[in-house]
Amino acid sequence: MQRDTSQRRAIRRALEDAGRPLGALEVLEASKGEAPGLGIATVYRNIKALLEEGDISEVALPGEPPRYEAAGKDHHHHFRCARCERVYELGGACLPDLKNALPRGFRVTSHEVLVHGVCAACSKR
Amino acid sequence: MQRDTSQRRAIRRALEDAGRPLGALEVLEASKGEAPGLGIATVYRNIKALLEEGDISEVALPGEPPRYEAAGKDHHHHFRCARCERVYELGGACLPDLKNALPRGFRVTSHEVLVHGVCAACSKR
DNA sequence: CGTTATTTGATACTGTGTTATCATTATCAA
DNA sequence: TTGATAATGATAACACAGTATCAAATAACG
Repeated sequence: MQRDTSQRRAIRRALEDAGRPLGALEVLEASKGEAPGLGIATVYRNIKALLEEGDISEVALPGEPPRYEAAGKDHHHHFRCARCERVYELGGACLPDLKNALPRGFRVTSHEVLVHGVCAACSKR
Repeated sequence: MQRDTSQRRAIRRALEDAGRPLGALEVLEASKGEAPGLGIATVYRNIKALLEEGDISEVALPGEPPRYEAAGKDHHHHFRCARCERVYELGGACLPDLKNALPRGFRVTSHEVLVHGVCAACSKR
């Protein structure tokens, strides 16, 4: 990935401008205006390259394919709409400040916290 | 699923006794003592049935196959060990009380909050 | 411009987790 | 105990997301 192609520009731009994390198919859709005829393989290829270059980062969701967002943001969390399945970015607040950090009109039905680390048993080895 | 088989008993028991959410293969392993020769298909079948009956619930994780735990627990979160890949149950505390709620010897490297709900745009329809 | 090597798009393929199939085994009501 | 039928185990089939392949298109260098 060293050449500057219209497809690559469109994909990078789509991710930068979205304001929320996008899945591979969302990237495809969002990029088609600027790069008609864009194929899904190219989207995957460029997402991979952008990840390796550190320009975007992966937003992993339980039971769903990952979304991608511009890298370098401050600590923040996400909101997934159960209807449109879009994922939004929430401000930096952690629970239980989260209610206040919600955009107007967003309704919460549940939340999930997953903590990553090393357990006591594994720490001993 | 209406008959009381040794396999079904073993699977239910494994999930009840584990004290932490188990994946399908973990269930298989944990049940083999009580039900030798147990097949993975039977594990999946019974997990599905137990889910439908509401006896267990699914713990979805980003980028991983789901784990399963006894249903009816109070609100709580999970901890995934990066080394052994086991998932543990954490007490009911939400962030930022989470640090105090950690079992002794558990080390946190990161955490994730995912909020579920309906966004403003979808609420309007 | 022309050459060369990278990127693209279409699509075949892969890997992983789960489900379907089906002959065999086991449960359970009579 | 027996007979109907549900559950099991082995494994084939499936679904999905992502990757490899390869001919054609195109960027980048002179």
